[in-house]
Amino acid sequence: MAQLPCDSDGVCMLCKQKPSPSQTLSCRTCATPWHLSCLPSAPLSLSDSHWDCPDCSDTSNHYPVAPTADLVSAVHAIQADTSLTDQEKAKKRQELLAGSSDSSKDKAKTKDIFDGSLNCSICMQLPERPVTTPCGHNLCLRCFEKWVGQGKRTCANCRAQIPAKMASQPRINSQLAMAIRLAKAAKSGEGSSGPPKVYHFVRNQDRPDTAFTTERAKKTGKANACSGKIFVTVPPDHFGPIPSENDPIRNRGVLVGDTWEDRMECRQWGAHLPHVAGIAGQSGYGSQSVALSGGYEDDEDHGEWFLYTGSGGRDLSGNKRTNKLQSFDQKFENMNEALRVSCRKGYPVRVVRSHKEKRSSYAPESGVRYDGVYRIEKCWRKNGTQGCKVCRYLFVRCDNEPAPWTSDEIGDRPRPLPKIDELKGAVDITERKGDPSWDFDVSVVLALLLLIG
DNA sequence: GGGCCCGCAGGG
DNA sequence: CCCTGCGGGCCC
Repeated sequence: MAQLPCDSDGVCMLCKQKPSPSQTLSCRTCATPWHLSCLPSAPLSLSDSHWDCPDCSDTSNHYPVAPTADLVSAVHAIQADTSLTDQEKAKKRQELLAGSSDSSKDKAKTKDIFDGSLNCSICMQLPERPVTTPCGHNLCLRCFEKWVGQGKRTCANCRAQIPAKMASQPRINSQLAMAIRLAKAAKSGEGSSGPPKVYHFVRNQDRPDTAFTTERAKKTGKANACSGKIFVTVPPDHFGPIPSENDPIRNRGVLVGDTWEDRMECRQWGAHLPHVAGIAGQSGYGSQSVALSGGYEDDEDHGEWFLYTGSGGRDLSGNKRTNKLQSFDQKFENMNEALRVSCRKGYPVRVVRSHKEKRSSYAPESGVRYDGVYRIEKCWRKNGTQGCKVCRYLFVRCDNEPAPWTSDEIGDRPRPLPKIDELKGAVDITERKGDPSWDFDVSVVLALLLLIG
């Protein structure tokens, strides 16, 4: 018999009615509300705050992740063995976790629950109520419901099919929910401030709310302005959407479709920090965001996907310092390499479009607009219009918020990757991978937690 | 609308 | 420190 909780609107997924608060019971592990009278076995007392929902108390695993009972008891056994020194215990645990392969390379793969590998593929946060796809990627229950609500049936991370049954009846990965809850508790007990992690820009408080010009600027106006205060608390190297936790002023985060007057204002809300450059990123880490202004002839903007050109080797119209015709090949260096890292890793990249040189019908009427997150499916180098090689990127939209433009082609069906001729004659082709650091192994996580506790 | 200059921000 | 950069204002 099916056992289903209430959905994100509090409506029971079994009887389709919205129970009153007194008829609702929340799970202590995953915080999911359940309709009391639809529960097969009601708890003895309503005031019981230690109630685990059927998902969380069910020891059988619905998900294709490694079963953990054996491993956990094995770790227990090691810990309980009084004949072993702590060092020997540690060694045995390591052997156990490493399996038979004794590769020392695996040391670098030690999992941390906060390292991002378990984060929701859509909102990039550690899920409170994780749902795990058969391909091993995690999503918040809420994000997952929105995703499939738009008719999408492929994994937001790796595009593997989502089974119909999972789409219609998503179930919380109770073991992972437990692991995350325990890890959060352990972390907050450590005295560290714990999530949500906030970032304070240096000297940010001293800045005014709007852009300003300094004494030495010879002209007033935004062209030569210094940035005003950064309003959000996401660190500059934060990937993915800007959530409400990091928006202390409005407490709503940056939503798809948010539009600002200019690049400075866009920067102040954290969507894209550089106020001139088109790519935000670090070559050894990845790229957080890009700006599309329509200024590149080779770029093709189809809304849901677009082709982007790397930086360098181009004359910016009007900028004297850079308009000397550079006829050298672009390479995957600096920002171009940052984009390639994000491609390899499958990181989401925030995209803003501006109206300047409006060449695409997807550009906003005016100002700078946040259009959600995209992933870079492929990147390569090829001959550009000026004969030298340029870095090129294929971005495909991957956001659970609807796009800010209206179009029939959007969202309601999973689409294959666009067919493009671009790759003819291309070199250095890189494809997006489901990077191992984004997969997870619950058995290892649980074992680590056990060691913490 | 094109050209040009200005100067901030941030990666390396 | 150095250098660049898918802004933006203003002059012609």
